[in-house]
Amino acid sequence: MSKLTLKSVAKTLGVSTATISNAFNRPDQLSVALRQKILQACHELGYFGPNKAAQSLRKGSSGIVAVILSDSLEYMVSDPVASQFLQGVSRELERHQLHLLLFSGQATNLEAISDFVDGFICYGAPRNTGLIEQLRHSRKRVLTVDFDLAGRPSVNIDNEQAAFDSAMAVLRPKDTVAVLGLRLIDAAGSQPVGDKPMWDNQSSIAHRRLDGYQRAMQQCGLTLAADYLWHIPESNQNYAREAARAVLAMSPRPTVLLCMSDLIGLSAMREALQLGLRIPQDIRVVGFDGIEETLRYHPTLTSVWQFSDQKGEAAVRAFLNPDDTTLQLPYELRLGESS
Amino acid sequence: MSKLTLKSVAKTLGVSTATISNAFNRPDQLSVALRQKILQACHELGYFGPNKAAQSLRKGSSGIVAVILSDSLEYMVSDPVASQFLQGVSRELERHQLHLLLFSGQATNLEAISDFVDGFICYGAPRNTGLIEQLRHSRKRVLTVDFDLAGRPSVNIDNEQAAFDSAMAVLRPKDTVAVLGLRLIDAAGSQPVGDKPMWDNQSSIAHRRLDGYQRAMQQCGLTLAADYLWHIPESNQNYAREAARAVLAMSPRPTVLLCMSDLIGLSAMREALQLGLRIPQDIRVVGFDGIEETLRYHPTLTSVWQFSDQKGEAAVRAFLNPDDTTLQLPYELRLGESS
DNA sequence: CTGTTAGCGCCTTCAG
DNA sequence: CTGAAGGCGCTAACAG
Repeated sequence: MSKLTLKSVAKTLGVSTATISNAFNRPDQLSVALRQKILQACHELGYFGPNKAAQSLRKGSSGIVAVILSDSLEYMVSDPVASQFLQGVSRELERHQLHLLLFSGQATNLEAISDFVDGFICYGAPRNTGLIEQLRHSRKRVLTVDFDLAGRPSVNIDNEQAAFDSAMAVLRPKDTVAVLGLRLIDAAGSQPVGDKPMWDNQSSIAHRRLDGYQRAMQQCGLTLAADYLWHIPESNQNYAREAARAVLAMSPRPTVLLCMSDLIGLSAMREALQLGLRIPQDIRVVGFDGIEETLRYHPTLTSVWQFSDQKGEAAVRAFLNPDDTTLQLPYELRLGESS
Repeated sequence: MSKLTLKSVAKTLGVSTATISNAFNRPDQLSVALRQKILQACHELGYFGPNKAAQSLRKGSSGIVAVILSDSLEYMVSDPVASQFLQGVSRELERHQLHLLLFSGQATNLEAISDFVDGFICYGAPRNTGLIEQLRHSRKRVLTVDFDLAGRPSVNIDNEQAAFDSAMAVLRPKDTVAVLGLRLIDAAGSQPVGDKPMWDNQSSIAHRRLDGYQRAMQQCGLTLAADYLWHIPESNQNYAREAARAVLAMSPRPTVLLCMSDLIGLSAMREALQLGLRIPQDIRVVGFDGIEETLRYHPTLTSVWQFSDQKGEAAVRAFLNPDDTTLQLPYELRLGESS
């Protein structure tokens, strides 16, 4: 059983190489009958179509789009928001007959795959900042989601305004406010931000959201006391619970919790209920993202819905769209029983 | 800024294409000084090295190895055993200057990437059986782990013997035994296996382990009552807890739980303790895999340690090793406080 | 150490 | 529908 290339197959079938190529790539260039016959014969031979590497070299595109996650696969994929986004991406790519290549934001070797893909969709700023440099210089198409890269198209929501809206929905005069923030500083555990240096003011969605919260509080004549701004390193239950517990034990106890993800919001509500607090009478909670689980929980969580699956689809369309417009997606404030 | 190919770069630097190529690929072929100068110049030009797709076409290998997970990325990556395995794989690949491409066992389009990789390491039988067919016919190197594919090299442990050993370590005369098994049938929730058709007797590690348990019980003059064999669809806490609870509520209550993963074993112990049972006085528990968490838990869990990270490294070495030997890795029975 | 050359497997064009 | 030719970007072998 020798090499099985387009040329060798053409010879054994006794047709021209162009015909084999056309049978796979341009059905209109030959009769249906001949095409069927060829495809059938190839299948029996075990020839599954033109070599993709050669095809990619010749055509200049491979039909593979890399999605770069901001964090490790572990983390991203266990987060319902990220995983919804990925579903949207993969659905829309499929629609265009494109393939998805998942790439960890911790990886270092973008160059290793760069030549095999048609471009990159980056979901959140990669944890490994070296990647950002590589993306900046890449000659391939790059689309960013939830952060910006100079000169590259992006897809986002207005995090500042959304956070503002959500805060305005819960804040009352005289409230004591606590913010349970996501990745505000570069620290491993849940902890008050205090005066530690902020992570990356510019492009971080966490800071845009914080800005929105601050603006809302200002408008309500409130201020955020120093120790009431908490950093949570990852959107998972353990970290969130830890922070929620600590914040609920503070004196005076907050009457409002502004949470930068629904996972955090849910954990906070659980802790509050466990302490015997009533929601929303004793304490109000607002989340961010919009995940299904908040609808099944009681009380339901007031939150900003950003429809991550549609965001994934939009990202692919923007990626494919040749004009480099940055896309601002709509969000929706949905009131639940928690406010 | 034009195309930036090896040829164009060679021309602008005024050297031969071979020299550029050698500068990147075969340092011994030119002086250190010249090489440095060239690399430096390339960096300034923004040329990051030869195009990988062309290189792959020419050399016939890309330096990328695909790891095919048996299941979705979500599941695999949240399982400590799988993630240890992946760590081992990625460490060993790095050592050989190779790159890792993660591929979901649910995907359908192996052909899409097949031409870009040097081969496949399959960790567990892919959930999507269509992939198995494709792997069978692939002209690339294929190595299987924890299952077998006719004519392909594989890496495994002796699951039957290991299960036997672990069972023999806990069984006593007159025991009432329950088995908390992993993916024994094709069903979504935790449930007794009953007379439902078994999943895939041949290659499934779950069934090899069950065989080992059965042999041990036979040797101890015990039998496994019909409803005491449980199916758990995924090795996660929720499913495991559900099964453990049900089994512990049966009458007579089991005095031994044979668990097909440590995650299941831990959940089972938690449930037992919560019911006020004493371990090992009232009930003995044995796990499988060997994960760190069992050492931090009290009581520590008797289990089969299979050193998944080393298994990952071994898999890569076997993949790279040209002779198609199937490798049987050692395991270690470690007694804990649970038996 | 350099330059040249012949492909790796494919797609496209163009004349038949 | 065929057949031939050119080239995608690169590497390996060989002669200088």
